[in-house]
Amino acid sequence: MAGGKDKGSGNGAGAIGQRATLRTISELTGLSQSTVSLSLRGGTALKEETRRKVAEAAKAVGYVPDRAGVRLRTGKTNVIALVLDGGDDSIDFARQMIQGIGQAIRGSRYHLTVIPEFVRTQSVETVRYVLDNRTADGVIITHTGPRDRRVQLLMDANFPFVSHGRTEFFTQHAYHDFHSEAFATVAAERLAAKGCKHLLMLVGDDSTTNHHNIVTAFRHATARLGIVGTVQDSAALRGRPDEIRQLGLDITRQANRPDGIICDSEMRAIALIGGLQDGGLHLGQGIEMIFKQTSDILPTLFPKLDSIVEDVFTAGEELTRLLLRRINGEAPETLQTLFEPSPRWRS
Amino acid sequence: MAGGKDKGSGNGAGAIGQRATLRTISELTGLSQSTVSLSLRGGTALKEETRRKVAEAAKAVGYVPDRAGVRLRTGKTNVIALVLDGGDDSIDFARQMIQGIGQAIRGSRYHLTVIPEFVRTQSVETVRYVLDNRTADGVIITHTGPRDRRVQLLMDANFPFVSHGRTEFFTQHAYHDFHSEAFATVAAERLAAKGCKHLLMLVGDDSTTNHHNIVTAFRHATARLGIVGTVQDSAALRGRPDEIRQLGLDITRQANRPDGIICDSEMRAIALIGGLQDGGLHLGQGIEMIFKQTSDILPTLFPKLDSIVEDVFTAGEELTRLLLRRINGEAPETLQTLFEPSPRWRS
DNA sequence: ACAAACCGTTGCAACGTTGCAATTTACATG
DNA sequence: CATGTAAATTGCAACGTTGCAACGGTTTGT
Repeated sequence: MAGGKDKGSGNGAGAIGQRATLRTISELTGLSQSTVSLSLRGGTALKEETRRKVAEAAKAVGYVPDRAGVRLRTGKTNVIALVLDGGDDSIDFARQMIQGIGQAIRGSRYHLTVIPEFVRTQSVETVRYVLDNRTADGVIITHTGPRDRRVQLLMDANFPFVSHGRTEFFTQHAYHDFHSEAFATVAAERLAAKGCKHLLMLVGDDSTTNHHNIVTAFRHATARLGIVGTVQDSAALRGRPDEIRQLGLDITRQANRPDGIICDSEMRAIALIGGLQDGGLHLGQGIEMIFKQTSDILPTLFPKLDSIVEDVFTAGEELTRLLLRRINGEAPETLQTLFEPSPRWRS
Repeated sequence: MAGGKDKGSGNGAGAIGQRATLRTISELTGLSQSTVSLSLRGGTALKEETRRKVAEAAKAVGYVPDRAGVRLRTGKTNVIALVLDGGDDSIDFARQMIQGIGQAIRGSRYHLTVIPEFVRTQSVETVRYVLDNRTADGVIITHTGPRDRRVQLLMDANFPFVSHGRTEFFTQHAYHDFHSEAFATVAAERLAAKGCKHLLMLVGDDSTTNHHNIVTAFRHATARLGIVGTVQDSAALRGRPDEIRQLGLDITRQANRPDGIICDSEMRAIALIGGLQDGGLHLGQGIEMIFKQTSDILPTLFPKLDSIVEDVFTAGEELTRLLLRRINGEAPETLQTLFEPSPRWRS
């Protein structure tokens, strides 16, 4: 072992050596470990003086409850697990999500463990691992599919979780989701108001529930607005950026090409713009665009570009709040929220 | 509690109810818990038959060692902690880093917990928290400064850690770092070869060691090459992207402006390009650029743009490998590696 | 034949915590 | 002063694991 011993790090006083436990405080105050434990956790029936003595001693020795002890005794891990999707469609998704979660558990006893997925597929392995290993008290999953097998598994196990994204299951579960129907509708209306007659909706991952929602809403909106609506949803769009770039170039060469594009991912929007530019087509000059914004990157390059913001940080916060309440026993059906897209019209 | 009970999830056989422990296997096989424990961990002196019996029983009941038990007994958390910097200079940094770490601990008993920082400053609080709470067996920190207080604290506590970035401390510690001197040198040489006479180095966070290394190497390189080298390093560059965008615009208006730019961050490169374009200046037409690439975003928009790649995924892998060896007791000075930048010339 | 060495296995204690039943202490009442 | 009751505190067991000393049994050496 390298640094395995004598880590008497930052306890308030300069005490060295062994870590402070309940026993330490017990010996220091002359009270029993039970009393100390009780007092520290805000027990109900304790003398004011006892409380004070314990609190002082605890502070003096820099007592921090041992997670392993608590976990062994109570079964609570005080950990929430984030299953991190392997894709990178939404720019800066991982960082913002994690920061949001971090914000929500700040000051609490909870830790965050992240379990990376290596393939973009709602794989059940990772979640099963969490279940089998009692890794956490609750799980956050993202990129949820309509009949997501992870959700199924978690519901079957009656394990607390919250999904970023809705499902089509009859049984209710906690979720927080971007309101992609509203996104599609608002975007279509905006483009129509700008005079567009032929909209192209560029969507990616067809395994998610959002994919379905967004396409349906788009179809409704264009029909209602009386304009042409095309959905571009080939396998190519889930491929490497250069494929989408090629698509952008192809569009510029089409006979009756769309005059408005809606893009549900900033990454794809970038690739597409690259392709359009290759074909000599520039935004605002014969073609309009609205994209779902998750970072500042595209707006930095094209400040006049319309976007609709999905705030992933806030999503992370909200997901965590919901999960914590779920862990605390609240009913799933009371833990379902949507994030309303916030349009940023800049042109 | 919501789903706190009866999580007899995915154990191989269909056994329900309580989780399998050593006791379960002990009762099943008639052997003592000690023997079972020993056998499961590959004890030395055991009959072949005993081994087999234990292994079979363990598999049958889907035994997974309880982390809390192990941790309480041995003091090992089997967790590594990543202190996640709050900044987003390097696009996709967090995701790739985490994926890389995930790859390196795949199949091992290790988990990853992520501790988000909320301010871009080598704050000691987070690390102290890890120390006080025995959160992990080892820590990974990023964006290391020359006299990073976190490093100081970790060294003082003799706690296993590895830093993404070097320091100036005399005492040796484990690190993995991007070879930013090589980056600056290679980039300057490339631009000089392309005929540039006046280089601008655009650097951001002056609190990191890399900042210093990169500037020094740049100064040496330009001197050696006999060309003008300017370092742009104002407070504005650490501000919002629009400030850097403004800088880009300003450059186009300068009397004797640089004809070659080196940028140590993809995010800043994007903002700068935006500003240059605002001023009517396009890359390759009177101005060249090389940037440190950490994602596919900029190359997707400007495929002909030269870059030098920093592979953050690989860095995450390597950092973890080093940390694991450190935890295992290897000497810090044997755990220091550099990542050689890989140039991607495309013009 | 007896001691020594070995093999394979086991019981026990401890890690730090909490819930519960039981105990002690304090205080008011008859 | 005995008694009852409430308030305050405590001892004990258990959560699942592992290290260690010790066990009985067999083999080897002298």
